[in-house]
Amino acid sequence: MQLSRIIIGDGLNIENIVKKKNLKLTSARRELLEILFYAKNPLSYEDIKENIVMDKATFYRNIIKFEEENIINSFESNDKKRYFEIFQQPHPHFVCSRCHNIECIKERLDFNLEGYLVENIILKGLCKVCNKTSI
Amino acid sequence: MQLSRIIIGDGLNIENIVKKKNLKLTSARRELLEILFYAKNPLSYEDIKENIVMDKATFYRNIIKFEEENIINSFESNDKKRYFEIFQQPHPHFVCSRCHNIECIKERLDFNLEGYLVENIILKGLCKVCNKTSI
DNA sequence: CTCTATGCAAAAACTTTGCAGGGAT
DNA sequence: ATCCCTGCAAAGTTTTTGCATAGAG
Repeated sequence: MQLSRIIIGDGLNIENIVKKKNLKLTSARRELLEILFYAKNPLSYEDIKENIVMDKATFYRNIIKFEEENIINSFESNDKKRYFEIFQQPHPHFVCSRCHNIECIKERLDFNLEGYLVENIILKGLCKVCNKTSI
Repeated sequence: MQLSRIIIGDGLNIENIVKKKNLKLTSARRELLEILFYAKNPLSYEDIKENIVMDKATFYRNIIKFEEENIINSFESNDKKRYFEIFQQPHPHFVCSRCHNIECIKERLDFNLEGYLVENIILKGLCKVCNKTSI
């Protein structure tokens, strides 16, 4: 799993984020957040495990806590795994039902749903590559 | 779980759909498809179990088969359960992270993603009710 | 009659919980 | 020093698999 930097504005860093939520900054949390910060696309537990040493209980407990605090965001792919990312400006994710790749979509989708608060958008179907090569 | 009829055009019925895919029409399959046909919103395994007698292995095997054949569609809610519905014209689903309700959205969302084939749209966030009563 | 689908039981995969010890503030 | 966090092990959930039998075409 290749990690590549994403740009988070507002001088946000791990210390700030964790402190703002009154959570203790442990090395497990730092590790987990670093991996998510530097990921280009959402990561599954398996992806993360490759780069991390913490116990799975700690992993899931932190995931739950971070989601409660809106530090991260999760959703399910078609491969039935949950994927995690740092909570950002809501943007669409494309999940391919054939190759199971997950892509963050840059193009802005415009729609207004009166009364709802949209926090995450998941599009399922065939990605560019699979769609082109589909029969 | 209240079931209410949805209108499927084109004279589609369970026999046609199953035959078109060269699947055998067993009573388990008829039961499962009937429940999904008459559901107003996507249903979880728990929802379906209430109204069905088949074994869970049969349930999941049929779900897998129906998904392969594009007879049904599934996605995950925030309560970590999978929800199933008859494959229809792609339309958005709103999944509420607070009350875990799932709603099919009628309003059409317009966007064009060049090259992709969008089969399902899932929006996560706060539904009208929870958004209104949120602090 | 043939081949697929089913039910049961067991296993696998994924996630959560209890508890005692460790670490951040 | 306090209280939150961690690891380990065990338990819960959800989904899949193996196998023998039943049933659709």
